[in-house]
Amino acid sequence: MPATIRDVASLAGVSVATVSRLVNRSGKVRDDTAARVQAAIEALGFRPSAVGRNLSTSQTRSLGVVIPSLTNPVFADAVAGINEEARARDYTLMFTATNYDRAEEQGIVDAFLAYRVDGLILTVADPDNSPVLDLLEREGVPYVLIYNQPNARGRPTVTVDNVAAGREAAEALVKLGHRRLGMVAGRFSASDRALARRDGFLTGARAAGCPDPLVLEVDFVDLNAEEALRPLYGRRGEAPSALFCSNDLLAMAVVGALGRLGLNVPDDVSVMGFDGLAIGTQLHPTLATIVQPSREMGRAATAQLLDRLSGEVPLRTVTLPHSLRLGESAGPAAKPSPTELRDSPAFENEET
Amino acid sequence: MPATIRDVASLAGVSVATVSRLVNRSGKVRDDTAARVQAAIEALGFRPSAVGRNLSTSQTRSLGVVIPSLTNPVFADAVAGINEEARARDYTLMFTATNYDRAEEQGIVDAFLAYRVDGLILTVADPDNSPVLDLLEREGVPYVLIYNQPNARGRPTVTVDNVAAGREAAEALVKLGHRRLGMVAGRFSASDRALARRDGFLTGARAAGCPDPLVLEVDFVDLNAEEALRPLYGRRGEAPSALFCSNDLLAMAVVGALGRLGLNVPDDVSVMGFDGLAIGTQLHPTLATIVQPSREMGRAATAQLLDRLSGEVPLRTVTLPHSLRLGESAGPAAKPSPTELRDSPAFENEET
DNA sequence: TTCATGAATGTAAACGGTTACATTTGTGAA
DNA sequence: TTCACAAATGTAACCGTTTACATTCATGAA
Repeated sequence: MPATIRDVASLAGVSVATVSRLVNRSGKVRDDTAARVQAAIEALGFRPSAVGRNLSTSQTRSLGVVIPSLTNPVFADAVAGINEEARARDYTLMFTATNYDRAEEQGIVDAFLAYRVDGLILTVADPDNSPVLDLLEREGVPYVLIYNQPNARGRPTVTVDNVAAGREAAEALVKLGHRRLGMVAGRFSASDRALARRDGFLTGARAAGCPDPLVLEVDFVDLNAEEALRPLYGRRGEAPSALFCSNDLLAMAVVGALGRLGLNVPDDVSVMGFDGLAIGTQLHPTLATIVQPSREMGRAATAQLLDRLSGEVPLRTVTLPHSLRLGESAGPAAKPSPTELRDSPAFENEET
Repeated sequence: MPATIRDVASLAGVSVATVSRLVNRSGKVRDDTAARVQAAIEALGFRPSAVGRNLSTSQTRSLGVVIPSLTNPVFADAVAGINEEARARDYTLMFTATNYDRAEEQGIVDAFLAYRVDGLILTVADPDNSPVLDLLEREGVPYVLIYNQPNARGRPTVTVDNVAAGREAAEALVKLGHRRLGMVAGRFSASDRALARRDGFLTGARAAGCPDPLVLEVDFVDLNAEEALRPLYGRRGEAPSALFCSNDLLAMAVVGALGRLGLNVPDDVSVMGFDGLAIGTQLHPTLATIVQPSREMGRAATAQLLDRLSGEVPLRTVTLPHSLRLGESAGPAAKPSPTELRDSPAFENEET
């Protein structure tokens, strides 16, 4: 239905080659011819078909983006960065979320490959054991991982040093006087980075001579933070005075849950997140967190991929700097143990 | 580089038509031939090119998605719904965010049209005056709006009744005893729905005999809620005891800012948001809000569009039900006027 | 055995661009 | 004017599918 290059050519009384040359500035065409062709293009509302072009050039100027979920703004931020960079270089994005489902991962990548995307940017469940990535290698389709951990196979990744960051989180909390640390994390099976953050956190705690932090693995997708924390803060004794959470969304939920349990953040319990979501700076208390440059990671991954596509630059793993944002949700350890809060009304129903 | 249908055909000793028939189940092929072809397909790792197919069938089984921003989870939720529905029906998504920029809007849609997407789902700045939508009409490319307001031109839209919802927000606050209402909103020029919510809110307030609510228009993208609210709550007198915010992200920021200004939510000021973001239920206090079914809106828009693409079902405007979630951030109006808080330490620097 | 018939398969022309190569046109020098 | 050469334009093959139509094959009836 839409006008084709042949329609334009015949209306302008030239050959398709001339039209193509004008449209793509890929050759010289005399001014008067150009004007005639231009007029024809406008008269017909000609819009060159990317499909035809893709077929003949065997590249699509499109990228596939595969992330676990859009519900976590941290991925949305990265996609925003990818989008910016891609747009700036005139690439189009094919997009999908896998909901942390490996089968979906596979299906999606198959679809993207059928569409002949020029490259992919993805976050997978486990880069060291990923059929999807193996497939991409076999097919020779370039890709860059984001958020995933630097991995055994040397797969190109844009990330932050999650282990170091986890360690720094522990150090920061220790510095505030905390000794009984804890961590709340989503399922490690779905997130190699949460695992790395935990490792770093444990290392940091041990190095500081703290008792091994308690690690609470919770269902992130369908979360009831209050239920998860109640056993911890319901009983007298050794509950952590500071909690490190594997991401900001979780941290926000933990702050909320502690509040509902009658505990004050940070006076009774300190909470530190991971991601650096913008909203964290707006909350009260503001959220202490490890900031990773999500948007920038998206940008960097895309830039690298596009460079690779237009030169033969090899893809590499890049570690971007993270930083500690010491928000109000992390404060000095209380002198009196938080366990004395045991009698607060929030716990009157504890035995039910 | 990848194997083509001809490669498969010649390896299997059949014609391309036979391969095509097998791959698409579009005709009969004898069992033994099928087996031979199947073997060839696997041997070569043949993956039919969507590009070739698109060209010959002149449809792409892809949809374009254009939203203002991914940074606001409400859009991310809708995209999640779109993604689910599209995947289920084997469509692929091309995606981009416009950052509320009309020029971007135009550029994006041009690109999507070049790729010959079969249809579009979008949220635009102003549906009544949108060159982009005019273009789509001219080109005869089907589209469905989401979040946008039902509009003069009868453009198909999936949305909620923002006016009614705004009115209900006012009524709910009045019912809690509030009379001095206020609203905090993002730029109305970028959001027809914020405008509708305001209209409903004002109507509701008037109907209840309240003085006209104060409406504060703030820069949502680059927000400093504390600065925006300080003049209101810094001075003695008629500050609203309840604030309705045009979206949840804003509401969360407002709750935080009020806290930093030394005011308690909801004891001193009630806050109600709009969207029903999941995280709102985790916060402390939980966020009172008008819930719109974002994911479902995405699903519904996509379902409608795909139905239209495979039948000749006309596109229509659908209004999905919203609901009031009365979270803890909205509470009964305090008996003593909040203005007595004037002397709290939070305001000691007021004159600086 | 011969035929009619339907099933299975093959042929070749689209689809809408790009581009190597061929051809025509225009220019300035001899 | 003629010629050499560059500039401008044209021709047609090709990219990887689908599909209308043609052809071949197998089968059972006459």
